[in-house]
Amino acid sequence: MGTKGSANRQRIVDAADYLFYSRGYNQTSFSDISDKTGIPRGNFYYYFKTKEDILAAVVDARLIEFKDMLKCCENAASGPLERLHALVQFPLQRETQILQYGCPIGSLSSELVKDQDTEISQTRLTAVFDLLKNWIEEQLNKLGQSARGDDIAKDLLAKMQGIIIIANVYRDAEFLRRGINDIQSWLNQTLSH
Amino acid sequence: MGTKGSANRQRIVDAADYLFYSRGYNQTSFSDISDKTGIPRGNFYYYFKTKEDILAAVVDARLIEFKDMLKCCENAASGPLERLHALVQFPLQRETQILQYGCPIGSLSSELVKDQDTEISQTRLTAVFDLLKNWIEEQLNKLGQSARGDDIAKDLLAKMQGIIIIANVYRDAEFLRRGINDIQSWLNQTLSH
DNA sequence: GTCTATACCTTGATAGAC
DNA sequence: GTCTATCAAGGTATAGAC
Repeated sequence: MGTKGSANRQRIVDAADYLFYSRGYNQTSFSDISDKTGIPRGNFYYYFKTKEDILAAVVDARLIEFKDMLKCCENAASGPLERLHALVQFPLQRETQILQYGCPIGSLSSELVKDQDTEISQTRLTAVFDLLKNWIEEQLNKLGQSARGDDIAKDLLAKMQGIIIIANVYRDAEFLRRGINDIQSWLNQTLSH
Repeated sequence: MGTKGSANRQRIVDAADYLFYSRGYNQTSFSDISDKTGIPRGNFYYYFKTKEDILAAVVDARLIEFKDMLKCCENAASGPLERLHALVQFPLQRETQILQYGCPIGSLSSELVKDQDTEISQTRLTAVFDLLKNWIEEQLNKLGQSARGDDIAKDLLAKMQGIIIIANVYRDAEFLRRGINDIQSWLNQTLSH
């Protein structure tokens, strides 16, 4: 490792990550990835055995991206409530992409539940949701909400997915901002005692 | 018309409707529809010019299904608030499918925004969302909420999409029921003055 | 490790017999 | 109106030269 090979592997994963997000997994062909990277189709099989292996690598990459995002939220704020607010505001930093392509895990998850052949990657995607859910629960615990932690965490995820879906359908940036604002009000209200 | 031909056409649309829902549009081939209906692949082109034409017919069919659902909500209750509650409760009647495949319009919409070649059908899908939104606004108007009607209607759609997504990801029937309950509480709270 | 050539299959779509 | 045979294109995957 540390060779040119692993660099090429990374370029494939990066290109696939972008293409799976913007076009969808099933609508992205090896030719598309080849065009974007300049790496010939046949060469992919030196790094991955199947297309689904590329998908698994992409999902792993997104898991890391979301971990970085959570780290970013932890650094941006000191208290648990502030960190939750930082998380909720995150889609605003990706506004353009969100309005065009939706949520990177939500939309991919919607696509893969319908696919009977990609069960492995489907469970990996649930892992990304679990990563978020556990982090949220962690913050809620610090706020003394350990009893309803699981429920509130799922509620929060549902609210974010919902406004992203509708903002995406109507390409409505104004609604996205207002929706996020409403979630923050709800957070404050729910966690005040 | 009234001939055997239109009956075959209907069988194609019905099968495609089910398959597009359970497998996704891009993952459903003519062979799949052929297998399900017993109608040979080549015969489809007597009824439809392209695959996207089948998609358009399916979206039209779902538009009718949703119109029927709204009619059902109107018949089930006399007042506007009760009718909104009837709408919110509707996913419970399709619980099994919702948990397996998600929302019939939400998931299809997520899939098609990523497709550059299906713009026509995409606008038709927005029409289904608009159908729901306008109906909701209609009920809100009768409740004297005409000013914030557009906002509240989008909020309601977002909340429903959100809980369906999360219930689908975690295959969590309990969360679906509780989420719908919470939406109803929110409705009562928002519309009481 | 890298790249080319290609096999093999499935796709959406067409032509034409009946 | 219905069906069969077939098309060209594009899909994933493989073999093997360099």
